[in-house]
Amino acid sequence: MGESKVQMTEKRLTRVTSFDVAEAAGVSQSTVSRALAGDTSISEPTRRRVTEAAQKLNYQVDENAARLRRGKTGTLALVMICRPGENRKDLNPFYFALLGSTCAAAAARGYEVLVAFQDSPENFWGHYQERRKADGLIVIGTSENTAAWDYFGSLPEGNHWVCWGAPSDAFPWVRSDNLAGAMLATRHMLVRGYKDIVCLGSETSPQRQFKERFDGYAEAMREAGLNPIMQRIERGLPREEQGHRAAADLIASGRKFDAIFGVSDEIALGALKELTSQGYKVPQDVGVVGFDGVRAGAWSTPPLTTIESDFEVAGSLLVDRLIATIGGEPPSPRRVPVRLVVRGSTRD
Amino acid sequence: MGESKVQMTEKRLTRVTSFDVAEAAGVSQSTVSRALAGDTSISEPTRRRVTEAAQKLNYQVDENAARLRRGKTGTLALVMICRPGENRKDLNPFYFALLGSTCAAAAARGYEVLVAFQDSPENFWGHYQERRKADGLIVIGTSENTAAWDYFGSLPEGNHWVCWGAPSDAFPWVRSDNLAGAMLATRHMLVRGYKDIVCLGSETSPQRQFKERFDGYAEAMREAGLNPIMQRIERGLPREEQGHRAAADLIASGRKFDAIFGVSDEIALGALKELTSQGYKVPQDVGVVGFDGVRAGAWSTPPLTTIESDFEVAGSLLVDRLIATIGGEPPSPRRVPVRLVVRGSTRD
DNA sequence: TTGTAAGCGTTATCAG
DNA sequence: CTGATAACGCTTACAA
Repeated sequence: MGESKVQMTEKRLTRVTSFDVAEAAGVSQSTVSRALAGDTSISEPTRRRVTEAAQKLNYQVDENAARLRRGKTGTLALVMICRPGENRKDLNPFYFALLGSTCAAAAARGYEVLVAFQDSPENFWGHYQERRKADGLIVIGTSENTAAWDYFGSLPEGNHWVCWGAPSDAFPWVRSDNLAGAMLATRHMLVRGYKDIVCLGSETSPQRQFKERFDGYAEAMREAGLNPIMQRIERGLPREEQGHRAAADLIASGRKFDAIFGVSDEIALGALKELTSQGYKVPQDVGVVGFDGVRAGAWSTPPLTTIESDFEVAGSLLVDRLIATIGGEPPSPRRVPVRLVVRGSTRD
Repeated sequence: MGESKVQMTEKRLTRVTSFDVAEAAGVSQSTVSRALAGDTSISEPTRRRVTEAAQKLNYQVDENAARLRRGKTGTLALVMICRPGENRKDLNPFYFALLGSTCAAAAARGYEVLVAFQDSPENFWGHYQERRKADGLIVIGTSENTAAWDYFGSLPEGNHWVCWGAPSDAFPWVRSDNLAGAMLATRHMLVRGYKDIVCLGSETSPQRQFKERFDGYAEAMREAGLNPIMQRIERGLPREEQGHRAAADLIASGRKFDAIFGVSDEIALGALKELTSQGYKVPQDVGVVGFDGVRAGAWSTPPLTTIESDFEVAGSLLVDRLIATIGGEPPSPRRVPVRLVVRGSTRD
């Protein structure tokens, strides 16, 4: 026993284990485990002794050992899909905001979040569950990166996951209420007296959301007895550049218009810039509305009227859906509510 | 053995272990471990057999078991400090960009990243190492949250960490080359013919960086035989509001000025808005330069001339410094290089 | 209410 | 070059 004490002292330099706490508290190791885990079968006096000993020794459970034993990790993996070759810092701010809300929601439910940015086959990786690094996976990103979605869409059965931005309706998605949002935006412009409203977007983009937003716009237009008009964006460019060019094309086409609905804020901002530089007055001559509620929209001149998703609900829904799936429930898609944020790019 | 086969089949439903691979490849379990870990002592034919068996069985190592045995996690924890009560999604975009670059750098070095957003004593938590959840910790955030820095500054000895935004020089920090950046900004304004340049900032803010930026500005001013002037921001407000008010105060004071150097982009943007709304023409009447290079600056009217840190270097430095510390090197602070980004808020 | 003991699935040491 | 075998530190039946 003398020897064992020396060993212990040496050991403590490296790591305090539940055995050390047990010895200090005068109980067995399993009692320590139970007491600290909050097991109700432990008597209060014992628990107190254990807790105090643990505190004094500065003991913390080794999560690796605990997880190995439990077979669960208490961790969710979060993969952010970037455009191929894109610098991580240039990721669309909308996704960063969603990342923040998702981490917050996970933390509120007692989960850790393992984050990875991925953009191309060299770094696609989703075997978090097989490696016991996480209990499930959240994938967030632009639909444009089809290779990425192909990859995650074909992960082995038994992998729990949810996603935002999926190009396929077959995936377990959470997404904005795009239809309602687009209708909100369009009706707002109609109410403000704009008539010739053009949508800058695409029905063929893998970005599912864009199609839905166009549909909402179109529905609101028809409701008002007006014809929906789509000015298509060019595939593959940065969003603001798409907006830029689409606006330039629209102007060049000679078509009459007095308002623009951009299917994303960055597209709308690009269009706004083009309009202004060509001498159009916004919101007097032309109204502009975007979709997403990115921070930059508040800084443009005029600041951009937009549709904003409820980020908190979005993060919570992603996490809750995933946890439900882990718990065995079948996946079921969800919509996140949106609201109109009126700023200066539409007239009073 | 017949029985063992049945067991195996049943087991495979739950999890494939290295034993299963060993059996399939006709080698011992430890050989599987070595072969898959790239141990050089394994012969090529054996390795091939093992690799194939692993692939066929869809085997992946259980990282929890591996980590328990190794005593290392291959993971870095990243704590983002928010303002108390602030919604996670509203975190300064600069920090989100840094988060992205840091994750990229960690991935490039073979580390996973565990991300947490923290804002107040209820959720301060940094015992990642003690719990064997990570090998070290990166803390990123505003110096304003002094409670947070007090907390992380007093983590037990033996915890490896680095930080960005530390209010104390005693912490193991990485930060922008604020002095050089501010001099760059100020000289740029001087060259463009501005003379009465006022700095919007603070020398007393816990935000160490602000003091350094003021110093750089002051040095460049004196170099040119001019007097540095500080217009103080009010403590505790959102940055843009601080800029707003400081600009308003400056105007109200009647002091002559023809340029403003904001110690952060959001402060500069707030000032820009105020100036414009009061009828000043930027950049003709007044020049404005910020610091940070946030995305929103590109969307303001006029777009904001600014100083941008090299995000990639920043992320790499944070990760490299931390890994070095984990490896036993003493901490040593580092500066991240900056560059001038000329946009429209300073005249030609 | 508490103690004993059996794993969880690896990696690493030690033979051979 | 490969095979036994002992940890790693915890959780959880099973006993008492």
